[in-house]
Amino acid sequence: MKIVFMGTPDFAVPVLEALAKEHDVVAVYTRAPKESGRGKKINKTPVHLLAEKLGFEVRTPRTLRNDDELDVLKSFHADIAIVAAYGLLLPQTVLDAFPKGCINVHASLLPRWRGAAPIQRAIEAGDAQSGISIMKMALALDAGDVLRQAIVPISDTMTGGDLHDELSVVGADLLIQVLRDLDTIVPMKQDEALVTYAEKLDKSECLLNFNQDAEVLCRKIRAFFPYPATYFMYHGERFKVYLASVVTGVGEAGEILEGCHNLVVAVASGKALQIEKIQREGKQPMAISELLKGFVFAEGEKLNS
RNA sequence: CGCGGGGUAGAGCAGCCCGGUAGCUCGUCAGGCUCAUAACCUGAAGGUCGUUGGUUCAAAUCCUUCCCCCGCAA
Repeated sequence: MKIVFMGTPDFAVPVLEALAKEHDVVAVYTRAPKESGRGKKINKTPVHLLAEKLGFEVRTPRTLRNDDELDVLKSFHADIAIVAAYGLLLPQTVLDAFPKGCINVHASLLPRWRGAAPIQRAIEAGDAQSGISIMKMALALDAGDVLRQAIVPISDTMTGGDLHDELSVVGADLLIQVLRDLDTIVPMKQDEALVTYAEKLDKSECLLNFNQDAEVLCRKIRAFFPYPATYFMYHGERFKVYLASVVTGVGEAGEILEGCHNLVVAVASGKALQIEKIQREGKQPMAISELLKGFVFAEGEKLNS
């Protein structure tokens, strides 16, 4: 099949790779390169870099809502468009521009977790499973009919990064199957009663709130690893928290109960958080035991104060 | 030229501002002690203080070149 691919971040990379092996990718759409990273250099998106490596034509329009851009899109005469975390909304004119429509690879078991951050929200919420949904795109966000799904269980130790990587591979696989069986699959409507939305991850959520329940905090820490990463403040310095477990311990929320051999912080209702992996500003991530060989948190002081 | 932190023994850190014998915790090795230990005691090995050049009687420390790592912001 002749395919136009639209995607932007790392999640979309395995999908494009898989498509490139089996199909004729006639164009790749991705977000425009922008200033990012240290030094504010202009950086291309992961999909952009892969597409160039594979020799595909790359387009980075700011919007698809104009006639010129639509004409260009149509000029590729693709059978279908595949969208994976593109980052731009597709207007109806684009959805109608391909004989076989537009198909989206979404990292959740729809209708649960429509939206921008389904992977992290699933772990944060304590879901027992996540997965991939391949769907026909509709105008409303992630609301199209589902073609096929694959379930991925969420283990107790799985981080957002783990699940992301697994899902992107599963998504690529499932997509290839769907394209193979496209003409025989019966689309299924989503049950609107079960819809939930995965809100975009916001920096303001990343500061750990020790008034919260220990289990909730632990899940958030796991979900947000490695990005955007939760943190606490201590003596004006930011410490990213990558892994923690629940222990017993009584104290005011945020109080450091142990800071010498272990780092244990009191949270709500007689529970405490034992921090296990951490990253200090300017340093590599490390096990808390490593950091504490040369650094001490003052017991009795409160974090985030 | 977006802002900032860092590179000192195998690991994690202090020392740098205010130049003057390179230190702490852990690990390793050897020995001791103990019913026992993530216990304790004694001893040892292990560093051209990231790199280049300079200032100085003297540089981890001050100035300089380059390399590498990371946080913020986007």
